[in-house]
Amino acid sequence: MSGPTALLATFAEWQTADFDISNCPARDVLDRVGDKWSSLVLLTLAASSQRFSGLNRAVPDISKRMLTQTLRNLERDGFITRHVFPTKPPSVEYRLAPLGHSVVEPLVLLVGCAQANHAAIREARDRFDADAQNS
Amino acid sequence: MSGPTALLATFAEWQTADFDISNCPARDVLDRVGDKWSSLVLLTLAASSQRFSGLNRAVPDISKRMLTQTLRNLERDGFITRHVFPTKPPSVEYRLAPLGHSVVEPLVLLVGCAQANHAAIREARDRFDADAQNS
DNA sequence: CGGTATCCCGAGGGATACTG
DNA sequence: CAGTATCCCTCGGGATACCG
Repeated sequence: MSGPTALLATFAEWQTADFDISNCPARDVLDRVGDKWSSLVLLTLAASSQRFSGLNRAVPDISKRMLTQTLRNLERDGFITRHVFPTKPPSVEYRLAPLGHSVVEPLVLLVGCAQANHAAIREARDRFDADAQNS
Repeated sequence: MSGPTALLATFAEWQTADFDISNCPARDVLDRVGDKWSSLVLLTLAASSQRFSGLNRAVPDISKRMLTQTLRNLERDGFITRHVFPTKPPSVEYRLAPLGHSVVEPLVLLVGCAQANHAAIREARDRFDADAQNS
């Protein structure tokens, strides 16, 4: 009953009359999933809790600036929690919150789908680009 | 076997050595899901095939420019197909391709998750912002 | 009807340097 | 170690006008 059919009905609701897109529930999650680093960080933390520098190593090519910003956003939305240990030098551990776990589940499926269809997508893309050339 | 555990192992692979992020399978899908309109268009087409103007009405506030661009990208990646009928005036129908269906499934789950946790996320956000105020 | 072409702005995000 | 601060530049995407 919370299957595709029910959701598509709900989705149809978003198109009725004057729906406020800025308050669209999907955007809250999609905006996080969509930005360049959030999903990578989320999946990394799903594997195991990590410290700032650990994440920095685990997610290749992310800058400290973007890692901080990504972590703040995820923390703000309640997806992860931040734990400071008063050691010297200080260490901070990030963990997936319950809310984070619930979004990681479908995210894992999505990435799994990406894996499975990677080759097909690349082929489709090459075919499309080749056809575009002959015009 | 294609569950979370297996995927997390695969994910760990992305972090070994010199992984080429520009060829990351996840990006192909995540980039489409992430942009402002693709997921909305995909979900609309999952409900039923539609013509250009139909989509323009179904997805509120999207401009013709962005709708065209979104459709082209989705077509390029093989998520949707484009069918031109030589009527007068011309009519074009867009349909979800098999590849599109496979990505819509996890997408539906993700949006369902967004729906379910919408309130919780908003609360977490308000709490975070309130705490930030007292500093 | 189903698009293109052009202009333009603000946000996302990289590079680098500094700090408690 | 775990961040901030600053600079700067690309590019997503809105507005508008035109076209077959």
